Amino acid sequence: MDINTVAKTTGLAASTLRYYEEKGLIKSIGRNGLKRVFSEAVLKRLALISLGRSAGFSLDEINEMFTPEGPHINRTLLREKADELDLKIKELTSMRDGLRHTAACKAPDHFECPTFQRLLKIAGKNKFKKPPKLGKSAAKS
Amino acid sequence: MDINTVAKTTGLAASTLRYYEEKGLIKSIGRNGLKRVFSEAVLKRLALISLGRSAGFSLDEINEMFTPEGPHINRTLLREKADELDLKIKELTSMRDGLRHTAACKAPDHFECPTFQRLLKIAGKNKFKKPPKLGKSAAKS
DNA sequence: ATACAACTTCAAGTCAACTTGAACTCAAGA
DNA sequence: TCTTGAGTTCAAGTTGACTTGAAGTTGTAT
Repeated sequence: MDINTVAKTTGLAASTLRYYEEKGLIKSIGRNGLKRVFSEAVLKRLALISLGRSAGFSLDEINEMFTPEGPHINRTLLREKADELDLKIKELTSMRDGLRHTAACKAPDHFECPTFQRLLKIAGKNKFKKPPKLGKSAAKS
Repeated sequence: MDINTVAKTTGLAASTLRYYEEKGLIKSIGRNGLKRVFSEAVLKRLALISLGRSAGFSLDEINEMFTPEGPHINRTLLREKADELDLKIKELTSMRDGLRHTAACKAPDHFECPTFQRLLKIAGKNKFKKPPKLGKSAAKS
């Protein structure tokens, strides 16, 4: 497949694919003249990268996670990442509940509402960790 | 409270607080000479901002969500954000499961493992949305 | 009255993840 | 053969969220 086919099927910009290759996240299988040629396998790889990105991991982290250095994947790192996700899922869940409640609540000032207060309490707890940065991505959703 | 007290209790840098004020996310209650004076209420506000940030919202979005323009909060927007979070929670959950599985799985190549395949399938589905960018934050965790 | 630490402003710098632009190179079709 | 257009490289620009640095301004302690 050429780069444009990959771009179209994944929704990523060609420039992004070149950038990913430069970073070592994906590989082209060869060239046709100047033009990169990709195997179908790159689609799975990109799906994985997309999932990782949307889960809040940086490109470097994704590289660490899924590019086994030497003979085997770093399982400890994987487990740590899973634990991080667990925490994040909890945070997101309370945020979601808080939002839904706030949307429904009729209290004149949300800061007076006990449910909102609970949300804030939870918020206060998670001295929040530094997440990676996310850039634009081709998503029409 | 002065800015440094707020900084210490929240874990945020003073420069961040000034930046937030400049963006209209928080307000100081007055000045003592040049120095900003904050009320205790700012702590709750900052907790809320932290939660929002860690949930993946941009500062602008947080401003929209919690700074009612005129008389009342935009409930529709809040509900939309809640729905976004729901989706994200699902993604994170499958990512987490995938990671845990990958860490445990003994398959020679993860791309051959059916559980991993399932993860990739889910990954393939979510043409992922553009999330906001996140910067550094003072977190010692 | 003077010093000084702690704050201030404002402009510029940083970082990740891309995007954009200009100049270039082919492979293929008319 | 010559043009064309899709693809290429490389450098520089963009964005959001901050941080840093230089230079100025206090309230308070000496």
